[in-house]
Amino acid sequence: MINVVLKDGAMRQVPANSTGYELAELISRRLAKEAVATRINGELMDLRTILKDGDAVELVTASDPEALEVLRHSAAHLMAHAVVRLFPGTRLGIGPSIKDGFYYDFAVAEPFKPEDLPRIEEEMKRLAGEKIPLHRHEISREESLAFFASKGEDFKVELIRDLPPDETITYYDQGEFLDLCAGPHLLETGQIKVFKLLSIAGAYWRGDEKRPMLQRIYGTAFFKQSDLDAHLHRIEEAKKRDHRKLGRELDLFSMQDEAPGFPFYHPKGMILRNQLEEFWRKEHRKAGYQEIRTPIILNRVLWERSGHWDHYRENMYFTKIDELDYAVKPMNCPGSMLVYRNTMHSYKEFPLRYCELGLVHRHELSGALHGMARVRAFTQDDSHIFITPEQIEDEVGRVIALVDKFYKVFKMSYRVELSTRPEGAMGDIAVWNVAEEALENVLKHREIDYRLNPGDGAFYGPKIDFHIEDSIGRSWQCATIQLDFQMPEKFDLTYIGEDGQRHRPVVIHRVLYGAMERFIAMLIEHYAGAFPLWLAPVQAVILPITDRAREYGQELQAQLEEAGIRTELDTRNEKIGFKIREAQMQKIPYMLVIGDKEVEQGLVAVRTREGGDQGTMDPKEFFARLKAQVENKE
RNA sequence: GCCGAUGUAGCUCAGUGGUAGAGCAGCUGAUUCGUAAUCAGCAGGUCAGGGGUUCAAGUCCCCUCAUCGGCUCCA
Repeated sequence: MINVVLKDGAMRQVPANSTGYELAELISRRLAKEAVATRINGELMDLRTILKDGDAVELVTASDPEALEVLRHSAAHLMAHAVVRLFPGTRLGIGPSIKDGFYYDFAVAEPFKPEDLPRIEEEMKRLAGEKIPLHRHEISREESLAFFASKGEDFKVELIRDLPPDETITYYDQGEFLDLCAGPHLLETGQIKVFKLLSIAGAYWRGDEKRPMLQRIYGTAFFKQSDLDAHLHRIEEAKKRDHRKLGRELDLFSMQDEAPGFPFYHPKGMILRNQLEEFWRKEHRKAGYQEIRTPIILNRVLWERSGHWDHYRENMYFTKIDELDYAVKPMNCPGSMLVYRNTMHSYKEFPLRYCELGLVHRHELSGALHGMARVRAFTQDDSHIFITPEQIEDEVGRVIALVDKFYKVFKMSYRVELSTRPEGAMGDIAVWNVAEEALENVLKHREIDYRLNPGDGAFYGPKIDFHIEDSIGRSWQCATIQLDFQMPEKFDLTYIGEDGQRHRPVVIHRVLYGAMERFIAMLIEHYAGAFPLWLAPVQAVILPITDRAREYGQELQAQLEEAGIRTELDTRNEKIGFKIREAQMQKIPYMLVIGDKEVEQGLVAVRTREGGDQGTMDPKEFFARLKAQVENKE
């Protein structure tokens, strides 16, 4: 007999060589049925793993979030098993469990067709019905290489080669299907009951466009049918929030075949954008920024100097003026540098904060374009802050606080990443290390949770990125703070220090919204088109019930516009229910229904987007309420 | 850019080789109505663009363009 420690701290005696599953059986039949995996000394393992004396053992059941990962990982294997059966000669890539599901990458002679998915699902169901047990095996590096090489599984061979030398190599079998895998897995395929294959996509081997393209199948799996149904329902609901759909329905913007990736703002989209910009200007004045504007087209020589010519050329657009080469700016920084260099500067001016709503153009891959979220022309709410090296931490901290202030106004949550030196970066590695350390320090001192994103920095410096998720969980970089020692060097920027000598400033590049276009996309999805009053393109609509209320409606509209409320008057010859329905679908915050009673009494019947009929109110009182709400950005 | 899918009226979609359709939106008229769709009529199309096969192409083939999903989650 051996002793193991359970989750609640209790000691439990079990026969030697017991597995987690056997332990579960000892505790209760129900637990044995519900157990998915064991956590042994903190590590997630198979239920078949043999327990050792003194192990801390926790039985992981379906209610544990990690259980889903195990299930989905096993579901990926089940899918691969089915694919290999249906499409002999298929070679395997990788098949992990991911957020909301799983995928598996396959090298196949012919790409999968949508009709293949139901066939594969059928085969998976058949294999699940066979309740095939999964077994883990350890294998030596040589054996595993020889084995997978003999089967022509060159992707697996590459994976094994890349494993650290001391790594234990394991594979799993389920019937005739073998796969290199670290596990853990379920006991047998019959435990995979609720799953669905969702989509097919091409995916480069290891995400590298120079490597072969594999065929990826995405799917998802759950323990309960109701969970899968809920998940599919959520996906449907999320599609309704898609900014591309709402942008059209609410008439905010459009994309045209004549200008792929270059958005067209419609009047209502423009109101939204102008509100964001107005708020931005006000906050920037308060925070000590000075607004500038620099040209969109600048001479090639400038871009050679800034390093963009060498590091960013593929993403730039070019033109000729009087036989000279010019480039359309992909970034605002060089322009800002020229403004700085135009006059002498003293340390007393620092931090010197220029800000600019700068329209930039970047050639993005055609396949990467995505509504307003990834476009080829966008306005960055940019800023270039000139500081002394000593001011770095303090000023980066101020910018982080400003980012947070902005995102709180919209009640948007974000994830922070620290992106470090990319390949082919400009400048000295030692300088990079200093810059990366400085950013890391700020994050640590402010106790901000962040994820490291190695190699994803700008070519001139490391950055702190703020990511926002869209309606279907895709993550988009919005705000970013970048530290730059390179541009000041390239542009020979100086300031006069306390000692009367010339010194080199440090530059912080930063955006808060990121790009107006992308931020608007995120806002639309965040609010599902139902903007708070201060942003709503139409804030109130007056709905006369009959023509008799028309004149009163016009008076009201004049008064509302006078009070600064964006108002429409719907005088169409339609029934009130119809007008309300349309206003509701346009997600207009306030509807003012006026009929004979209101005209007579000089009142308005207020209906809100969220709360329905609110009863009648004095117009003055209503105006005050709206003004207060706009003021508070509620 | 690459892999796959899609492209028919402003929008959502039907139309599997034989005379281009529906609903909504639009326009016109009637209706003057109390909190999410009043009724009737009219108009609306180079079936993304180009080329080909065929007696005949929205439909089959090829090219181009655009859009959508994916190409980050490491056995």
